[in-house]
Amino acid sequence: MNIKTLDNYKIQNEVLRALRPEAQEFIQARVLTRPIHAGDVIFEDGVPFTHAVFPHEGVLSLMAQEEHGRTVEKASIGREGFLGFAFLLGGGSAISRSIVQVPGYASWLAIRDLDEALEQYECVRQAMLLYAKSLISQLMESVACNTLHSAEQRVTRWLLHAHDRVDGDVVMVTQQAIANALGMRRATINEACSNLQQAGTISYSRGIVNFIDRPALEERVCQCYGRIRFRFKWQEVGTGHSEAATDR
Amino acid sequence: MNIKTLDNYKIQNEVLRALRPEAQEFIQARVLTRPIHAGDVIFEDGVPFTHAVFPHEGVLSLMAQEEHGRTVEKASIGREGFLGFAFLLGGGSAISRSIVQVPGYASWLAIRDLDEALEQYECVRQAMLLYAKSLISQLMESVACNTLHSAEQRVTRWLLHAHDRVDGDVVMVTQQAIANALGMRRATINEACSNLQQAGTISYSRGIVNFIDRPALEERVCQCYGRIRFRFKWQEVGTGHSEAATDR
DNA sequence: ATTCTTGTGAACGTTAGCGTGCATTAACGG
DNA sequence: CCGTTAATGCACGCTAACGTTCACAAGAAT
Repeated sequence: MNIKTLDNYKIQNEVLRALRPEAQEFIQARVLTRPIHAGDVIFEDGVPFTHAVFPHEGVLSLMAQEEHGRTVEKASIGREGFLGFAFLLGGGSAISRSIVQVPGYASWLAIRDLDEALEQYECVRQAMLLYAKSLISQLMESVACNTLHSAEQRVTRWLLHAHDRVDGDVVMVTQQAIANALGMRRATINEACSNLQQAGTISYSRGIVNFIDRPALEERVCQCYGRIRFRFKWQEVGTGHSEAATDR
Repeated sequence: MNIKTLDNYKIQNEVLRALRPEAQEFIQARVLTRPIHAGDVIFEDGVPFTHAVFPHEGVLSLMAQEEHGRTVEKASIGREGFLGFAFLLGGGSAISRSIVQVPGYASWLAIRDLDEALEQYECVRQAMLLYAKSLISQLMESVACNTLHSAEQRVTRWLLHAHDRVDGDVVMVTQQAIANALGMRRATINEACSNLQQAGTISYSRGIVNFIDRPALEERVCQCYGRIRFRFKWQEVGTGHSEAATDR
C-alpha cells in the first residue's frame, strides 16, 4: 500500500463538501489524504475502527465472503459517502471487509478527531446521518436489483455507479473485479461487457474501461440506478428535516 | 383494516423495551395499539409520514415493486425494530410501500409525539439509531444472501425470522406471501416448503405454518440467518457507544 | 528477446429457478 | 348444504447463469 500522502488535491467527497466551512476546515486540518490502489484492504471485518475514510475518487466495496470462495459486494462507497458510518450509529468495529475496487484517492480521519468534530459541529452529524439514510436506500435497491434483474443490467448499473465516482470517462477495473463485486462468474461479466462494447456504449482493454455513450448506457440500465442516484443527489441538496413529500 | 384498539397487551417491541422507564411511559401514553392483518398496507411509497409503527408481534415488509408485477421484500421488520426510521435520519416520507406479511399487533405513534420524545429523552434517539445500524446490517446480509444462496436456504431463513417475531410456534403465512417476499414463484416456495415438511422441521396447511423442529431448521439455513440474529441480539444488550471489539 | 503474468474470449455440458397452466382440496359465506 | 374462493401440489418445456477448461494476447519482468 502506497503511504505517500498527497499535498495538493481537490476535496471531492460530498459529505465533506456539505459541511459548513468551519467544520470542513477543522476536519481538513486533521485528515491524511493519499491514493488508494485497486485491491487494497481498507478494513478487515470485525476490526475496531481507527479511522473514517472519505473517498474523493474511486470506489470502495464492502465485501461479503462466502464459504466456497464466492464473494459479493454488500455496498459500494464513493465520493457521495464515507466509510465508518457504523461508528456513528453506535458501534466500535467495522461491519465488513472493505477493499478498493476502483483506484483513486481518499482522506483518513482518526476516530478521535471524528468524535471531536461530531461534538463541536452539528452539521457533521447531520451530514453523516443523511448519508446513512441514503445508504439504507442504496442497500434496499440493491436487495431488489440483485434479486430481480439480469446480469447485464446489473453490470451496467455497476459501471454507471463507478463512472459517477471518478473524474473523466475512464474507470480502472477488470472483469474479474466486477465479477467479484456482483457475485458472478467472469464469463458472465465478459458476455455482458462484450454486448455493451458492441453496442458502442463502452470500450475496454486490460482493466481500462472507457465510457463512450453514457446516455445509451442509461437507457439499458434498470431503474434501480436512477433511484439510487436520485437519493444521493437529493442528499446533496437536502437540508435536514424540512423536505417536502418528494422523498422518493 | 380493523380499527379496534387493544386495551390489554404486552409491550413486546424491543426498541420500546430498551427505553428508560420514563421515556417508555411517555410513549406508552400516546400510542394507539391495534391488530395488524395480513395484507394491510401500512404506508404507501412516498407518502409523508404520519406515524412511526412499533410491531409487537407479526412481520412488516418493505416491498419493492417491479414493472412486470414481480415483487421482493427489501427489508422486514418485527418486534426488534420499527417502521419510520427514515424520519429519524432526516426525511419526511416513507421510503417504500410497507405491508403486513404476518399478522399480529403493533403500536402507532404520531410523528409529532415521536419528535417530542426524541427531544425529551436521549435514550429514544439512541435506541433508534442502534436499530438503524442493525437494519443496515440486515440489509447487507440480505444483499449477499439473495445473490448467493439457494431458494430453499432463503425460504428457511425467512421462516426462521418470522418465527422469531411471533409468540409460540405458529406463523400465519401463505406460500404465495413468501413467494412475493422472496421474489420467487410460488412453485419454487412450494418445493422448498415441501422438502422442509418432509424433513420433519415444519408442517403447514392453508396459511398456517407450524414449527416442529427448530434446531433442524437452523442446521439447514445459511449463516446469514445467524449473523442477522446476532446483530439484533447485540442491539438489545448494547448500551450505546461503549461496546468492545466484538461488534460482529 | 524471452519468459511470465494478467486480462480477455470462448467453448463445453449442467442446473436452478422461471413462466405457465391445471388439478385438488380445505375453508368460508350464504 | 353447496357453490365459491383461496391455498396447495405438480408437471411441462425453457433459459439464464453456472462451473470448468482452454486458448490467446498484451504488458511487465528478466
